[in-house]
Amino acid sequence: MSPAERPYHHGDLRHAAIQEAVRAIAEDGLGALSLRDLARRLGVSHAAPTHHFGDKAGLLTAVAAEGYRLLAAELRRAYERTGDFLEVGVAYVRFATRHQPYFDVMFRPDLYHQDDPELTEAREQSSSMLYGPVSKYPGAGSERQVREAGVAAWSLVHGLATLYLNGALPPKLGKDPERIARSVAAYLFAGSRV
Amino acid sequence: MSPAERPYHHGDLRHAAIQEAVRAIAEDGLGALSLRDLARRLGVSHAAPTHHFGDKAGLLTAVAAEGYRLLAAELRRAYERTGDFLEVGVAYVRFATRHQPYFDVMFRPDLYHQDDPELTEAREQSSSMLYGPVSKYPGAGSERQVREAGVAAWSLVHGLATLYLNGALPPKLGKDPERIARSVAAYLFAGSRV
DNA sequence: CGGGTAACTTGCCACTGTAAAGATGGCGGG
DNA sequence: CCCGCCATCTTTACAGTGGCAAGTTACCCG
Repeated sequence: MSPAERPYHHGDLRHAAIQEAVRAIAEDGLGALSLRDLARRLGVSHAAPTHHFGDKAGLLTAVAAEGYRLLAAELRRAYERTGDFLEVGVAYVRFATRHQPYFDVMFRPDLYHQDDPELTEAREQSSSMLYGPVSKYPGAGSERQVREAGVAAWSLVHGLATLYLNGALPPKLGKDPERIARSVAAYLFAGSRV
Repeated sequence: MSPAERPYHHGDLRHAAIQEAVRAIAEDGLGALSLRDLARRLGVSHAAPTHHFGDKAGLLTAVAAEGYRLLAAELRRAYERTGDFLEVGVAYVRFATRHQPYFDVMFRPDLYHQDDPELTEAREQSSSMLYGPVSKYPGAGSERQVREAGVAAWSLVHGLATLYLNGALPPKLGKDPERIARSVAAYLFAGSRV
């Protein structure tokens, strides 16, 4: 749509801005994201996004919330399809690598409004999908053990994902994040697995 | 030293800048770090730091390199003192939480010059301290197994550290990162440990 | 002691995020 | 039917940022 035929009212700027922000981050990285550049991409004035999100942090809050919703959905799907706890971890790594823009924003809490209700609700959805399956694990013990085991699992896949994205893993591991996740995650609870 | 009596040549601006940058990050976060504010803190002109580091990225490169050197030293000390592989992991988490400014910079490679020779050398020191102890572990198998087990261990402690720093862990775990690390890391290789 | 050079300063530019005030146009009540 | 309201978007302005270029200072070495 050329500037000439662009209507005064965009129609759905909020959603378009979130989508375009994700695309921009995917192209140039989170650090290079600029509200003004985003507005240029969208063909609106530089203050238009601010009107919808209040803040740059407000925009990133919306991106993070959307990210947590997507993550929760993917984790749920993985668990329901396989019933396997390990596959939830693999799905976590897959999400991080396939949706890096979301993942980057989600774990940079200094960049968004952590107390936003929409965000906290989405984050809790994700959390429950991470801890839930652990408690149903056959050898699950006390509440405290379940919690610690869940943190161990989450830490492992989260660390693996971030190290992968940072290019900090040994090259010999290959480049397929899902395969790496499956191999590496097997070392968790090794011995206690059947 | 008041501006009046401050000499034209600072004397050791490079080291002072790195130190002050770390302090500034500790106070206001990495995102709020500004070269100009840093210069103000140091009582020099806004372009003085640039002269030594070329770039904002150059400054952060120096910070990251220093961070990797510190990390390598702490990991080495932990291993030499205890001989325990798990204690190296605990030392990793301790470093991340006690030297958060360094840790933050180190794992934000988009912010610095990754090809800097001083940096890569320091990073390799850290890497060898992480992978080395694993290969000496009693039950160590093939080269590939050692590599994957090392990545699993590194991922777990790295993920734990970043999640802790992000405030993403369940509050019931408590607030002592070292204690948490010891409890959680025990789930790695569980069963294969003596 | 004099010149060369590293260290630092000053001034400038393009860019950013945010705030305030003005312009536009869709939409519901009269 | 149309008129005023108001959300949406634009325009303008401002303080702050990083980076560059040109000028200034003072140390060091021959």
